[in-house]
Formats: sequence, structure tokens, C-alpha cells
Amino acid sequence: MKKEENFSEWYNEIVEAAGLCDKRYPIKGMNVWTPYGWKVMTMIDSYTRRELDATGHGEVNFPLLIPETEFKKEKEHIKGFDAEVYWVTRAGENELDVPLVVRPTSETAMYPMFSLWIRSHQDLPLKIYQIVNTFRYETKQTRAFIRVREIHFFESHTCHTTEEDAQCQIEEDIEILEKISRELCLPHFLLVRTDWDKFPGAYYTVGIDTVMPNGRTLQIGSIHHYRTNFSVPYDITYEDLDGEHKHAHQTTFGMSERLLGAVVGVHGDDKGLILPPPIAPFQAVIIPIISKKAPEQVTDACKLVTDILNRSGIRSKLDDRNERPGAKYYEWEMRGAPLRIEIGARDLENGVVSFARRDTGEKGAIAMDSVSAGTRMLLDDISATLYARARSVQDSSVTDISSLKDVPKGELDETKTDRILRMCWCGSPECGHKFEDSTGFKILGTPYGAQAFPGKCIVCGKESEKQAYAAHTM
RNA sequence: GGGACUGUGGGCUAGCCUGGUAUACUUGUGGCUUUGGGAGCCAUUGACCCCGGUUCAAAUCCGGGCAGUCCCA
Repeated sequence: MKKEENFSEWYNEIVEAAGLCDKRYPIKGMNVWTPYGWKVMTMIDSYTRRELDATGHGEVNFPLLIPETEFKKEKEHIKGFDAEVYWVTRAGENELDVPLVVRPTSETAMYPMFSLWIRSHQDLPLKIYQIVNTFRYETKQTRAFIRVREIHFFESHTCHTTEEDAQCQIEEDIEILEKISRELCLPHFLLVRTDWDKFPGAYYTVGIDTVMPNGRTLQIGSIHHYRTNFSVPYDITYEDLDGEHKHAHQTTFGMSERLLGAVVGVHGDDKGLILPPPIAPFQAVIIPIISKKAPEQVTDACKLVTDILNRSGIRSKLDDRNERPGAKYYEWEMRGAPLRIEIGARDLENGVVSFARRDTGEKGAIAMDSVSAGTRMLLDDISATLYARARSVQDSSVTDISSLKDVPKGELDETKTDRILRMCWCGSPECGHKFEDSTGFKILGTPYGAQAFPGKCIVCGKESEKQAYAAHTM
């Protein structure tokens, strides 16, 4: 399995071989989460919960179904989702009077309730989130975790008195994102989407994009500022200090199981998955090397070390199956366990345990009496290495261009890697569409909170200070 | 949005053109031996995507459905 040669094939094989999911469920785009994969996903969710709870968001759980009447209230939103929603039109033996939408996202489920919950400025800000599954009828090629029809995701929704308050929320969302993505060792771009690519109904959208090994970008989340685009049709108003009724300003922030897809793609190698220690179900896997001499001592030492590590907060697993050690090495490498610890008679004589790092393949020994401190240090270093490695791939995949002639076209080079283009753009839709149509690249947007970037628009040549990123997307 | 290809035990695969008895490897299960990088031997379970058509006879030919993979925009 060669990741660099054929990323698509590699990815498809690895997600099943590593035990993340089973793709044989007989509905397109709906896969089964198997125990190991679900464990990783719930680890990711636990960081989401931690950060959202810490910033005063309350966790809720809304119904899956939305009445058509509520769903249809915001026109842009409907236009964006109409083609990909599932409908419940029948129940038991009856046709329903009001058909029900299976949520593609929860704005239209939540906002009628927000309208009831919010009466006074004292009810604001309202900050809630939920971790649920949503459904979108994908007609294109689906792919495990990356393009699915049933999506596991979190969505946070907030309401504020003013646009400025809502803007502060965007800043907070970005801080939350930084903390979560750091745990996953995932570098990314924050790009304000073009007007024609923003979320249906949004005032503006910040896309969160990461770079996959084939040089294509993968959107792993988004943050939206709605202004009052939804609060008007959904009648979400509050009474201000002066007794006036005003519409709330809203934001949302969401990320999905694509985070896991990104982790697989960004960190994995030809031997399989490489999981960042914070989300690895087993951070250290202990493998006994049984020999004819002293088998009991080895077994006991393995149990002891596993116990010591677990008690010091390092998720550890003793693999004492009746298999050859080599077979276990291959399996845990495939599954991406960050650190392997081997203990045999030789190690016991020397008072150490042997280790092998999954990220670099480096092998060494840790003194038995400092095994948990030594393991902790290695795990931290693995995280740092994974992040640095991913960061350098991301940085080196960006090419600055100043003319349409510089746009790579047709055949990819021998590395089969796509490029991310950075250029000056005047910001007009005419130039944007012209660029996209003539190059086949998609404009991802302009850097969020970027410094001025003086230059000449790549299409019309007009002076501009806007920088744009463009890429092929997954 | 457009095009191409493919569905055979759990996995991978031969057979399909030219209709008749389904192949290999692997995995699983039971047993014995084994354990510092994918162990060996013996025994054993297990499959032609679904619906329809043609035919004495369909994995094979035809039509539709479902599912999967790839390419282009």
C-alpha cells in the first residue's frame, strides 16, 4: 500500500484495515463505525466537549426531524439544501400532512425554539452545541469519513445582541479550533469563503481547510456569521435596555468526522495509520516477548508496566494474545498505536523496557524505574513531530503565482501532488468565476484576518490588497 | 454535472468472450507444536449482488435495480 503513489486507494484500504469502519453496510455513504474507529471519534468528541463546555456553551440534543414548514422559512438556506435532504413523508399506514425533513444541519430545528427561549437582552448571549448525526443525500462518489450521507458532527449555535458580539464569538470559535486541532496535530488554513461558496444563508463563512497528501484540500469545518439572516425569518428577537425589540445576531461553528479522515490522510504512512497520542485509544501497546527462560517473569513485568502506565494516565494495552510478536507489531502499526513497548527476558536483565515509535520508527529503551515519565515524554515528542511534519507538508504545498500562465495545468508532476495557489485577487465575482472556469481550480477564499497584500489581480490586473488561495478540493 | 469500469466464501481472486462439474491464496474454527519483525503441520466451515428475460440449462448472454471503484468538469 503506497500512500504517495495512489492516495485514494491507500485511504480506502487503510480505513478498513486499521479497524476504523466497515464499509460493507448496504447503503451508499453510510458506513459502520467499528469499536476502534468509534473510540477514536469519541476521543475527538471529548476535546470538542471540553473546549465548548469551558467557553460556556451548553450541550443540547434536538430532534432529528424538522417539519417542512419550519425548514422552508429561510430562502437561501432552502436553495442550498433542497437537493440533498431526506424526507419522511409516510408513517405507519398514513401519508403525513406535513412532511418531515431529516436534518441536514440543525438551524431550522433550533431557531423556532430560540425564538421562544429568547425574550430579553438578559437571555443573551445564548450559546449551545450538540454532537449528533445529520443526513445529506450525496449523489457523488462517497468516501469513508470524508464524504458520507450520515454525518457525525458537532454544531455550536450562538445568539448575540449585536454584530460586534457575534464577531467576538467568531474569534472565540477560532481559539477553540486551535486547541482541538492541536490535539489532532492538524495544521490548517482559515479562509473567508467567496460569496458564491459561503454557507446558504450566511453573511460570511470562514472555511477551515487542511491539505491532504495528494495536494488537494479538505474542508474540515466551518464558522459562520449569520448577522440577522435567520433571526428575521425565525423571529428571534430580544427586548433591549431601552425597551425596543431587536433581532439577535447569530453564529455557528461546526466540524465533523472529516477530522478523523484528515488525521488518517495527513499522518498515515505505508504501514498504516499513525494516531496522534491525544486521540489514540491505546497510546502505548505492551508486547511480551516470551522465551523459554523466565516466561512468568516476563508476563508479570508486562502486567506491572501496563498497570503503572494506566495509573499514571497513559492509555495502555497489554497484547497477550497467543501470536508471534512480529504479527502483533504489524497489526498495531496498521492501527496507528503511537508507541510500542516490548518487554523480554533481555530487557528484564538490563532493568529496561524497549520501545519503538510509530511516527519515526526510532527504537530505544526506557529505564524500568522511570517508565511512565519516559513514556509521557516520548508521547509528547510524537505529537510535536507529527504536527511539525504536517505543517511542513502544508507550507511546502503552497505556490505563489502572479500570472494565469503560472497555473499548473493538465498532468501532475512525478510526485502526483496537486498545488495550492496563492495569488492576488481583486475580489470581484467576475474575476473569480473567470479564474475558476479557466483553470479548474476552486478559490477557497481570502485569509481570515489577513494583513494587506498589495499586488495586481491575477485576472484583471487591477491594483488590490486581497490575497486568495485556490486549490483542487477532495 | 458528464463519462468509464466492476460486483464470485469474511478478504483477495480464476472461470465469463465461446452457457452445462466454481479455482487458488488468505482468513475463520478445532487440535498439537511455537514466540526479539507477518510461524508450521493436520482437520474443517464458508460464495456466483438483487429482480426479470432468453434457454433443456445462466456466475457466464440481455434489460432494469442496488452497491462499489476510477476519470473528467
